[in-house]
Amino acid sequence: MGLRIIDVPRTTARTRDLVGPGGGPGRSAMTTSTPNTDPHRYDHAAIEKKWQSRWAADRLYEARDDDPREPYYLLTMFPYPSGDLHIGHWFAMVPPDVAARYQRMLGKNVLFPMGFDAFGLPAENAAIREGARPHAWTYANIERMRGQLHTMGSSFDWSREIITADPEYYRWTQWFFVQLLKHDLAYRAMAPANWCPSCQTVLANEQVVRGEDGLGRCERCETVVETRDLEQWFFRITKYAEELLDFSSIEWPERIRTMQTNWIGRSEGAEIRFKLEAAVAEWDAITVFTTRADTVFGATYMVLAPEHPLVALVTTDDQRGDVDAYVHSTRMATEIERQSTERPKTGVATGAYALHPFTGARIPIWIADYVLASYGHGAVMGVPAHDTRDFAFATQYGFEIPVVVGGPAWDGEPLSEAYTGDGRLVNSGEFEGLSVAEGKAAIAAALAEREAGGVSINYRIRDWLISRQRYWGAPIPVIYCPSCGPLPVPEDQLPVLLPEVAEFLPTGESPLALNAEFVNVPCPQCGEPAKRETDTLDTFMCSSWYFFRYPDPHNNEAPISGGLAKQWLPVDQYTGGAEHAVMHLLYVRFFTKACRDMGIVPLDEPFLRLFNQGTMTKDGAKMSKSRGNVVNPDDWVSKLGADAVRLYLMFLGPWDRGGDWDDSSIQGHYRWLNRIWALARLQQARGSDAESATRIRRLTHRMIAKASEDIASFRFNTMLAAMMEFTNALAKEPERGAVDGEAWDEAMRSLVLCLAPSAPHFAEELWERLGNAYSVHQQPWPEFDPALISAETVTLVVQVNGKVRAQLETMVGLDAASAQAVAEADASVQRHLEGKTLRKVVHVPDRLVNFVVG
RNA sequence: GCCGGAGUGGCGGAAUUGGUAGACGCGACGGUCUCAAAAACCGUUGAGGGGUAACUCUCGUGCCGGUUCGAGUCCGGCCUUCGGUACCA
Repeated sequence: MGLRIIDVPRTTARTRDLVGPGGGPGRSAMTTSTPNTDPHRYDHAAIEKKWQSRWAADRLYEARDDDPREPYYLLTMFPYPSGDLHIGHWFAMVPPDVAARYQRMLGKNVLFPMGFDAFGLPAENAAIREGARPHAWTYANIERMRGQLHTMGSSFDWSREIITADPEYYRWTQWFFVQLLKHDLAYRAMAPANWCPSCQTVLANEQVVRGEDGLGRCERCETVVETRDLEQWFFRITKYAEELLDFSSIEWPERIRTMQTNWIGRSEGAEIRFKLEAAVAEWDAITVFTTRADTVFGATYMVLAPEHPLVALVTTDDQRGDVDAYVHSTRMATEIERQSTERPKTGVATGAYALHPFTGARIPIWIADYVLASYGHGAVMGVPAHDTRDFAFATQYGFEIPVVVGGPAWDGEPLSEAYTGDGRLVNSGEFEGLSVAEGKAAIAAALAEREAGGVSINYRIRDWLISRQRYWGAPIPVIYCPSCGPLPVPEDQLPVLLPEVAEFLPTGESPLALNAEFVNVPCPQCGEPAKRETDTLDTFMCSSWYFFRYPDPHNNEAPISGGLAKQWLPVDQYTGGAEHAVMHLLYVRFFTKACRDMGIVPLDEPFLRLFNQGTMTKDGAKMSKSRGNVVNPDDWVSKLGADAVRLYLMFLGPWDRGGDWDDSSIQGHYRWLNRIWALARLQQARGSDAESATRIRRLTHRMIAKASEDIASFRFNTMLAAMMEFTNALAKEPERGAVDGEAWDEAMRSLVLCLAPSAPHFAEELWERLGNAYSVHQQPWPEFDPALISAETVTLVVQVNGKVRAQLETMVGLDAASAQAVAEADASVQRHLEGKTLRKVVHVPDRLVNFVVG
């Protein structure tokens, strides 16, 4: 037994000198700990404080632009500075931190920045509630969270920190707006907009989520949204709809790709113009979009959305009363009841008629709220026989239901429900007998020929509404001049500073509108008195380009220089929650493509790889302030250390599945670290023992292989399990007899290296105590010897009729005959074979032998 | 309704993709140390049955069926649950 416990000096003098007097950035979260004398515990408080200071002093994690090594840009979604870093932030940020540390050990020049998404409603609401100033409130929170991020032991490069509410930052947010405006990618339009009565502002479509009751609700406050007609600024994201469907150059989770694809909602079909019997104003026809042009001969009525501009024009005097009442009632009911798919169809006739493009038949024009103004042309042709909604409507109002597609089972009788399947066209003039697919093509072609329509592609996605009637955001840099019209603020006058205002109470108009000093400004073109835009930009715009800025955060000439863009972009790995699938993650892609086309950055996609972590819950419920179940890790950090909390979060399960916070198992990780600590204090008599060396080295290299594989694919839980297993096996070595000194040292060193990304403070301390040079975080990731991970013996499982009857240690590579012989020799196996007829033997090399007997 | 993901011990979760189900951790139980407790360490721990014993048998991955020598894994049909989406013409 060649092991004894020796005492290694706690801290070297050199290190102690580098820990500054104040103790560095550990800040208030650290409790003062009594000197640790327990031999079974390591002093996490002292160690974590010490190394955090040292790393900061040494700027260990700052990425340098002139570093010749391969760049690797790893980004995790930056937080909103809500005030406290809770366990959800840890759950989101620890794994990317581990990944960043791992990539550094692989020899990459890693850019792993952090910042704050600092504009937004909570600051303003806090101001209204508590009388705080949004600016002061936000920046105090940032200060606090920055400190908490330090206690996590994160390796963010703080020299590149960005805060979206800094004028140096939003100057460029505004600049991007001006560029989009100049390239006709931003426009102002009167349009029905989603209005959140609680936030007192408009919302983009993406920011309206469907509540459990099926109603459209504000993504932030869950208030049911209303529709209002307002003049607002939009970005032309629809121009990029087609390109946004192409994910071929990026590795993103299927789930997110599907959600974006569905959101964009590409639909192939045809446009059909139905001439009005009597033209009104500039309208001589109603255009509809349909995916079923093949059924055009079955159209027996047309429906306009109640909001359709033609409604007021075509309605006959007879019908005006009913139509006005219906339009009024839809307006009142707005989204609330219209969202329900269950309720019966309603509608009224306008009294006007359209003409069928092929038969010339008179077709009544109705309005009904099942037709949405925002989709297609806000008008449909009613084909009751082959559309379930039209069938319901036609049944309700007594329209004819002529069959124009005969399915294989159709007997020529009237239908009892809509038939939407394949079949042959009937009652369809010259197109008789064609299949559905042939009919679609032939009819679209015929329509084009008659200039009555043709092939068309429609998208569900709408342009991105970016105006907000709120204070705490970047002012939209536009000036309205009575004679020159709306003009962008000249670039040399950016940023348009957000003034301190006294009144934040939302009135439906931006609080900035009350500030005369802000509003009144000379026209940049003619110099006459003009007025500033008083709305602010959607904060999703701030986060649409923030990843451009980290590579070049202090550039005063441009948002990012061409050289640095080329060096660092795109982001190699992005991580964050899936809740941003069709908001942030779609906007960023649009923004990147728009910037490419404006010649600002040379890239098609912002993020090459995306990984979405799951949600961290508490007692099965989402954590939220309103539920009062938000877990703050600070207590655990002071009790057991940041490293133990990090390990706990990583060990919970697969990262993308989330996990439930249950603090009962955290101390198991602390226990594990202490066991490693104890193992490291064992110092063997320097000796060599070939048998022990082989055994230890095999264990070591197998552990490295497993850890390498798992960390690279974000499988942190199984990586740690492999390392724990290794620790257990290593701890048993001394009991087995002589221990090989060199192999033991290699084992300890490898364990510490593999642990370094996950438990950075602990590993750094142990690395030093094992006599190695600072810093463990600058060491190469250990490599494994493939020769050592292949086993020399395997467990051969012997089954009889599929049931395990023996497990035999055998040499690797036995052939079928020898394996069978070995298996048959086993007593237990023999007992089960006795008196039976052997029908078949299945042999899987180095795995199993199965005797099939009858 | 439609599109995805997931159902494995008391709990969180493993399982090389068809080859020993339950790795690793938590908890629990028993023991060592202690005046005692905590901590730490050692052992046991899917359920049930048989044996003084070393041992041994049966069942077992949401449910029902199937394919296969062999199924947590593949196929068919359900159930539950979590996301997403919903009159999109």
